[in-house]
Amino acid sequence: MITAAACCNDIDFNLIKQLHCFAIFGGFDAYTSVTNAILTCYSRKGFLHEARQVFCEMDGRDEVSWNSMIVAFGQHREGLEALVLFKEMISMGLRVDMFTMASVLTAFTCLKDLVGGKQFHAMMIKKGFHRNSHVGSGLIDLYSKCATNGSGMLECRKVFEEIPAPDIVLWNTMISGFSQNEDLCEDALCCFRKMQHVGFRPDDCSFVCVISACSNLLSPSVGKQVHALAMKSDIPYNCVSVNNALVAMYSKCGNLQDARRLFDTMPERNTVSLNSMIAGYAQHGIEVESIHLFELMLQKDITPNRITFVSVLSACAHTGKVEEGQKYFNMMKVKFGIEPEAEHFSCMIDLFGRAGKLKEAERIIQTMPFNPGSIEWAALLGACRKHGNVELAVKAANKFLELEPYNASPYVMLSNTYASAGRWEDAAKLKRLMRERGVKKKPGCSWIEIDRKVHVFVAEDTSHPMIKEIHEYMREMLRKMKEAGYVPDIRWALVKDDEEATEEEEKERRLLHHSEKLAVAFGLISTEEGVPILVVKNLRICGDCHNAIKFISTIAGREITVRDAHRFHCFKEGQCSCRDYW
DNA sequence: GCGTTACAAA
Repeated sequence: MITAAACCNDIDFNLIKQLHCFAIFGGFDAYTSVTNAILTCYSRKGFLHEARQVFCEMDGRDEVSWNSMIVAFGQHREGLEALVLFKEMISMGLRVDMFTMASVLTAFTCLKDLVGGKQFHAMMIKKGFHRNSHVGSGLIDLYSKCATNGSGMLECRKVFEEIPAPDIVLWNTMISGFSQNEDLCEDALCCFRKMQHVGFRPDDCSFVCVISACSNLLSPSVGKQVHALAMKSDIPYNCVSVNNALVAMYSKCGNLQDARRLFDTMPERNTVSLNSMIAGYAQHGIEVESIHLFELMLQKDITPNRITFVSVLSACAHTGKVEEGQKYFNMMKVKFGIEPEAEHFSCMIDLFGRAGKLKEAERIIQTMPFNPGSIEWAALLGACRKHGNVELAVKAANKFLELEPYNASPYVMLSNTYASAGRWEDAAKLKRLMRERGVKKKPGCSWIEIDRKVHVFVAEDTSHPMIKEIHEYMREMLRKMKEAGYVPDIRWALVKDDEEATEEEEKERRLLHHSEKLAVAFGLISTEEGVPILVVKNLRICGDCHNAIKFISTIAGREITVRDAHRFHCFKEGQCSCRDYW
């Protein structure tokens, strides 16, 4: 009964407590297996403290008790505690099995300790444990989550191939690994198909992973097909995690209406369901609805978590609601006992920064209870760029650079701040520095799906078969745009770092060939009058394109949605849904 | 042993 309770989604703290008391009164706690189940039950529902208490008070601990406690620490992001327990287990001469190994791997993963994990991997190869599916999934999880240079999934493939009898969890771990890597989502889908090919029926976990991968595929329509597949499978229609993944997928694929419709018809909802919908509204620039849903959540006694507050605080930041943001920040600590983490502080910096209160934003960095990381400096730098505070921008960029010397963002952002202030030489100097240090910016590209075929564009792209028509359309469009009052903003023109000076006319021409403009133009040419189009870009949309597409939406009389790396921009009759906050 | 949700930055 207790094991069953551990698997149940709806069980709350009081019910576990009751079961626990029942076991004690009935004398069942003398059975180690019963107490082990209670321990796991507490841990799975998020009550680490109680789980630990059960473990400490147990008389006859067996190997399973130790393993369960190690897992509990790992799942609550207490990797060090897990490793301490493992060492104790060894020193006591207890038998270590595959389950122990897999649990210890979870600890390395949550500590992001790739070196320690690798050493452990080597030891398991010596003992031959690495051919076990349980251990294998721990290893794959480790490499997919901890490797920083993108080589992680290569290592995962090797681990996978060593395992003679992969089970469904191992397949799911591979799909999950691919899906967490933005650029490998196509591989996640491939893996999902392959697993069915060798005879596995995907379970709820497989669907959750593959659906989340669908948000990052080139074609936004695949998600719908996978949804249909899930409905035909034997996954229950009320499976919360699958439905949550679908809500997130629809909203990330630009289909907020379908996301909301699904959300409304869900028979069961939890914190994550609300988080997904709240984030969906925020990404589409409907922050008011995000905050409304959050208030509703509080009324309905659905407990918010740290992620809820990240979304809500950023929604406040985007709408300039400084006071409300502060109110929610305090509520998080006082009412819900959630300690603010780097993400929350970065939202607060953003909240003040966007509103032009740079002093307050800087004060947050100075008074934070831990050392600020790159995300806090990035938020401050973003605010400085927006409000043209060069001096503070230099400081923030330097701090950011110290922490992430190979990240292109601080260079680009500071360079843009200089350029906006008219300090062109400083901007150019920074670009040179970037080249000298071998820091590369990801090339921007945009794509659009037309009749289930994806068309990809990069800046200055001439490879598309219809490029002549596209250029012609854009030239004509430019004429009409200028008539309507559009002024090209050449600060956004791509300047190659080896060019000292570029003619204005040439800059204007380059602006016209930005990937997002090409994709929009192609979309307009290839679809019927009045049909809305959706363009996706891998980076953030450029400022000139943002302005230009407003004009295009009016002139062409179309609804044009651009999903950039960050959010949605829905252009309609000369306005963007982001209200220029981006 | 695997899973859903978020921020800032290109």
